[in-house]
Amino acid sequence: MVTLKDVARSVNLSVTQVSRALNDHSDVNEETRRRVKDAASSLGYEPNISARKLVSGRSGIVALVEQKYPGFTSDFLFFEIVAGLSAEFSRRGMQFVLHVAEADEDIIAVYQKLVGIGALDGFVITKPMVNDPRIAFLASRKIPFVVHGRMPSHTNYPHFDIDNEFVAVDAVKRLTDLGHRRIGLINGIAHFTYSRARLEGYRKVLAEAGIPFNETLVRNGAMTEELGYQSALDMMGQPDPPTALFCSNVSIAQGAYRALASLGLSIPGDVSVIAHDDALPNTEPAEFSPPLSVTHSPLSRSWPPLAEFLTGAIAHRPLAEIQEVARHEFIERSSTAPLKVRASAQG
Amino acid sequence: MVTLKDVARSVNLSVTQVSRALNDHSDVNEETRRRVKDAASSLGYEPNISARKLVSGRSGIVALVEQKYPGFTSDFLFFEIVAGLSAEFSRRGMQFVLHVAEADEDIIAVYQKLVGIGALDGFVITKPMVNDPRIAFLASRKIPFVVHGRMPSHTNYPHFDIDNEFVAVDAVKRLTDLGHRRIGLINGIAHFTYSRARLEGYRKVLAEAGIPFNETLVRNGAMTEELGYQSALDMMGQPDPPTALFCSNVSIAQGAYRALASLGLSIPGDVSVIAHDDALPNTEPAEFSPPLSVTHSPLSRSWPPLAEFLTGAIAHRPLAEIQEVARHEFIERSSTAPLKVRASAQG
DNA sequence: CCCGCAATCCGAAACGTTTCGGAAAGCTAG
DNA sequence: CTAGCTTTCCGAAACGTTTCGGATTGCGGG
Repeated sequence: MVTLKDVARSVNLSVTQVSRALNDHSDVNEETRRRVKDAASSLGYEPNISARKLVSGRSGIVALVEQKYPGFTSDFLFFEIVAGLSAEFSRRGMQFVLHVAEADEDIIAVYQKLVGIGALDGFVITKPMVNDPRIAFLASRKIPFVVHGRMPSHTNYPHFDIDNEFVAVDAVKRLTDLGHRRIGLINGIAHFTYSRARLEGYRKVLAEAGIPFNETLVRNGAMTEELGYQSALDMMGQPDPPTALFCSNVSIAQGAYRALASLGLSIPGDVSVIAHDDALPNTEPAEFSPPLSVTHSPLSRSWPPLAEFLTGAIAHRPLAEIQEVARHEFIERSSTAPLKVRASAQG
Repeated sequence: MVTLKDVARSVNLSVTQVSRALNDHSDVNEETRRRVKDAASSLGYEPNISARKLVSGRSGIVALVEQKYPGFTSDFLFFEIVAGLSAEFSRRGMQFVLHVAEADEDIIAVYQKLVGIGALDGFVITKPMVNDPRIAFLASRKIPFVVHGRMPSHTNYPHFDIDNEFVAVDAVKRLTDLGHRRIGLINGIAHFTYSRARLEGYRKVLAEAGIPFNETLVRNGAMTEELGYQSALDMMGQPDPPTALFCSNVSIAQGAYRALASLGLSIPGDVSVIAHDDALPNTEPAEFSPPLSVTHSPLSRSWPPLAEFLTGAIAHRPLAEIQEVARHEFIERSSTAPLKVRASAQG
């Protein structure tokens, strides 16, 4: 391992001045700086992270803590997150650590331990919950972090999110505008903030349209094809089945399509469907039959700002510069149609 | 952050003795050790990794470097590796770092940089190639590493592998024993050691049975359903089509099944099929129709020994204790049958 | 000639840990 | 009583970096 001392010797300077030259401090002669940098790179010098961390408090290592859950090992979303974040932090010369916690561990204890070790500069928090203890813990300890999403209650921390409430408003409003009044919502697990926000948006549109909220038209669960299938099957068997569905996810929509097909119902003739599209690699709503209309917002756009914001938080950049709520886009295809007028009781 | 000094103060001992007590050195009174450990845990002391690494050279952090490749983001195998290793190292109180390198980076330069930074205790190398520069580099620099697989040429480094040559021998021999003489091999990308080893095994059985090697019966590629489909379709269209197939992977077999079905050929009536089964979560050979006979060796069994061997390598345990070649198991189902005697030229 | 200032540089301390070398105390054997 | 051993402890150095405080040089202005 080549150290600062080696570089210093090779250019006949003190360790101090070499350090200052390499870190672009002000009081070093421009020509000296070049000499030092040349020597450093020709010797293959890399600053020792441990030593730097010890004195400056910065290690250049950030972490994502993920707790195991059923299906963890085949979750494309999680995989997308890891690959995306890892690449973005690498690009910025930082190390990205993935720590997998067992399902039965107390997650706050895990953070506590990781923080105590003192090797980490910050954390990225994904899939925030409505009252997320991780956010509370890190905020109280003043440890830098960035959230992929945001809690509805307070948002005074770095985050990147999409406007999930507006996603739902946009989708559901299009359905009410087409005359639909019985609209099903197949949503993610209820405690996640995005599920909550979408439910809010859904209720808001219903209220504005004067449609009473009907809880039998709302389902929650892990966002899988299976959830979509079961939920749709189930709802369509109810006394007052929905004439339109908003699915929180393309996989859910896929399941709903399958359920409707198995019931002999046509899309959009009998039931209109809209989904939210995260643009994950394994699902392509344009190839559905009929092609699926979506609120579109690629998850892959999250990684650069998340990495940027976390490094910003570590550098104490002002909060305003390190939060963003991105817009989605509506892509109209062929899975929605005006409500068919027929002789049925109004829900 | 609570430091050794804090613990020392609380028990009225020197920092030295506290350190020795915590690390189970010999020259500390048994009762003192308990007092120290109690105090440490009640204060919530966690050793500072950076400081430890600086003086002892150990950080407790190991890394896997993965270079992006097409389909990287939806590769179940890679995901299985990351999840498995991460959990195993966590269990041992170590940090597991995933570093994603861009596709166009020089991989040795990446290792060089990571090593220079001096924060890593060792590496795990997956998917070794026939002459793997990563192994050569790490070995020459005497940096601890463990290989998931092994190079055929030399094996004097920690590794965990299955006997891929024998996997192929076992599978192919069963086919020749059933009378088959034209046997197709749909294999992984040629430069991986396991592909090479399986090819060796395949050729060995052929040689023993006096069957000349026919290169039109061997295909290589990324082990996907698509490869299986295309290769099988292609081979069956040849002048002397195979009467049996050995697929390096269950996904490949799935593709082969589809190809044979589309040609109106029956399994095992017209063509016998055997595959190697890594027991990945998304593929279940027992549910094929007909159920697929396999050489079976769950990939998930690799992670504990790999983690164990790498920590062993870091602790300078003797080589013999930190290498293993595991046995596979043959599971007979219904995808093979004796060669039908018919009027055809002998290949 | 002297003072003050700017531009460059450097020594030494500090971060938290491990470890080397030795010290103190108690005991046993001669 | 003393020499030597064992048990238990400690001071100080070391790891590689950053940074505080100050030192040196050269220059212009008075």
